[in-house]
Amino acid sequence: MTTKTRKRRVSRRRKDNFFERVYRLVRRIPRGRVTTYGRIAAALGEPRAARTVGMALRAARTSLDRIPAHRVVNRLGQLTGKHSFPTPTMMAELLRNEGVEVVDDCVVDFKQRLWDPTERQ
DNA sequence: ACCGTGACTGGCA
DNA sequence: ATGCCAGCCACGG
Repeated sequence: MTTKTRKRRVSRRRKDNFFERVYRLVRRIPRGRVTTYGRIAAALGEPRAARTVGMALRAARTSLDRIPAHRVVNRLGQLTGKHSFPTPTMMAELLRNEGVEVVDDCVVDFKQRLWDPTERQ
């Protein structure tokens, strides 16, 4: 049957600030590692909210907290958020500065650098 | 409360 | 492999 039953959104019950949760998690990304929007969303219990994670990071520019936003890339390892930094090259430079190679706006050895937020630290 | 937006993603051509 | 498309969803106006 064509039930319109949808999975209820978990975090919706609480009036929690999703953006804040994103920031909290992003701050835990180890130096020299990267993770993806989708993984962050999934780790927060909202596997379909990857785009919202991106929104949060863009908005983070105004946040006074220091957030290693350069460690978040898309599922292909591409630096899709680079244009939200002060300069278009800063994201890549920040990554190289901590040992992450970036070629053509893409993280080299992406799978090795990938950090899963759900794995134990 | 409704509607457009976007640092996304998986699926399919 | 590479590109396009529709679904997704918290936020802000």
